[in-house]
Amino acid sequence: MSKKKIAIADIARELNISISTVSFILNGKAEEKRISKKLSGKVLQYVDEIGYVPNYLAQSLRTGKTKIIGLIVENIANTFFANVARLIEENAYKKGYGIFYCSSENETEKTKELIRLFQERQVDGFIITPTVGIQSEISSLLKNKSKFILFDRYFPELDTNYVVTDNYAGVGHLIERGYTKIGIVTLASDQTQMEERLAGYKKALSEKGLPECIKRVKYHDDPESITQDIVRFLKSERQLDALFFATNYIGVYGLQAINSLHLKIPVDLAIVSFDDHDLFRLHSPSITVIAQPVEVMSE
Amino acid sequence: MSKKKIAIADIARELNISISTVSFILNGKAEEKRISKKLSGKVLQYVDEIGYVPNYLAQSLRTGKTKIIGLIVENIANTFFANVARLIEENAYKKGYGIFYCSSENETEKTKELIRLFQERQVDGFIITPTVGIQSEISSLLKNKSKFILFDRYFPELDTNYVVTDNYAGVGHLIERGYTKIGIVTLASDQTQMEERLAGYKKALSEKGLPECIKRVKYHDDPESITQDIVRFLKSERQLDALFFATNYIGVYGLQAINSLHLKIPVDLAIVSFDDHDLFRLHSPSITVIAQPVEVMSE
DNA sequence: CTGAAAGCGCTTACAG
DNA sequence: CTGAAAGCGCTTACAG
Repeated sequence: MSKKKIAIADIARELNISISTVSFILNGKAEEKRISKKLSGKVLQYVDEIGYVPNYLAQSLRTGKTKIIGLIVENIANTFFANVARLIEENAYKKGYGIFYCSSENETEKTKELIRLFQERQVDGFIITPTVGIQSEISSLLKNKSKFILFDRYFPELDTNYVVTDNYAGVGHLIERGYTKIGIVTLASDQTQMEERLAGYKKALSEKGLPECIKRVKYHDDPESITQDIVRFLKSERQLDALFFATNYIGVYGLQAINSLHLKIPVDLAIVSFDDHDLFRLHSPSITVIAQPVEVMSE
Repeated sequence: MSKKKIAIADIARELNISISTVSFILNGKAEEKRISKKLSGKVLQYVDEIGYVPNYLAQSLRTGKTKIIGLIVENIANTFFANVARLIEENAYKKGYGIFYCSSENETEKTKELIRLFQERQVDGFIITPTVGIQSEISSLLKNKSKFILFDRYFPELDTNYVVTDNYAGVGHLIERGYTKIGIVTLASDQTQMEERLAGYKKALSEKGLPECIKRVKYHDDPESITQDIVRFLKSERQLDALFFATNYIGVYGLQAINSLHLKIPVDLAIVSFDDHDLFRLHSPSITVIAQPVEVMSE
């Protein structure tokens, strides 16, 4: 800034009053401190005139509140997380909070770094999409009495706040509709929510005595190979009459695979996917989405 | 935090050395300041032991650098902006910067507030998707010598850094392929990039003496009415053999409209859309995307 | 109604 | 090699 940063002290000197008085007026405590309307008005006007902008850093340092929330998502570019981010932002903004976001890439090391980074920045609270190995960091947050909520996944053995959806739903929908050869495409991962979705799948099928058919893809593979993977899977499992995708992006790849095989939804294959995606709405209502209640989740 | 916040002073006291020494060691200036390896090691170990986390607020206040970039996008939930956010984040992270994001909802008032908010927070730089009426704020940023770049749109008359794409491309593609009745669906908006896309459309057509056919939809309408709007447009303009969408989300609504009319792409109607979207890849290569070079744009 | 002053946690000349 | 001290810009008891 070229206009050398104006501080409260400058204003006080210029107007020949004390710093406290300026601070009180700026913080709307003029009345409480019985400062004259006249003085108050004068200060406010002057402040406006010179375009004074308070330094929030100093304020935060002094008060110990930053009004910042640290948000760690898996990947902000994922439609699901982007939507969540949007809603969290909206709520936070209304309450005067700002959001500091970071994508963990689902890497434990990076998540650890991010948590530490946020701590350095003195965020008032965390919203974390935990990775698998992050448990000890989470419990030390717990020990520190830091405010945070876990998101999308959680650790059953830790007594934390968390927001997740019913990962056991989904396959039931297909079974009710009379499908009997139901496959699942999921992530080769031991994240809690993935495990639960898979467990839900297995449980639902075994209750009805239906056969399992599981395909796992790798998160870090490139889109092309994941799609090809699914294509091969579908080719070798021609008997399937329904397919369950464990996340929206797997669903996207799955649709590409299905398209390239010229299969028709839901005639050749019925589809259910976790998480919403613009994409699915197009095929609606042929694709059933287990929309996570994003609005609720964001508090 | 329950472990009452440890400060450098506590460490110094505990170890019976001066604050400066601790600070120097922590900042890797031990060597430069010729502090013994032994002392240095001892401090580092102690710090690690008690889990000291530096207070970045204090540091920032003192040094005047926050290492934070304020990012104002139109809407973080939009695939295009989410992807941009992801890339910006990645680059920033590598350089030790954090991102503070906010969605402007394309509202000028909100954008103004956000700029001010970011100023209060002392961000080191801004990345702004400007709205139409924001020009005077931008020029005062310019006057203050604030670091910022405009994004996706810009003001031709202002001497700012900006990153945008060639908004004049697009229709050319359709003309080359021999389409002659080309419609456009754009936003009822005077944002520079929208105007340019429309101008590009008009220019390309007039050069070839082709007829224009323009449909404007409103940003703030709900999805359903926008889709219906496009449906009506398509019904009343049966002659069209190609359609150009000015943004990805308009494209999404457009596809829904086309689907509901049971038109086939590209037999009944060829499609070109600005900005990429997962959605379009599915119909690939029937839909041509003018992918904005997101990577480059994020620097 | 208003002012002088301490303190939030750090960095960094300056002086040994 | 190391320490005492000022200062970043604010808030807030405390004392008139």
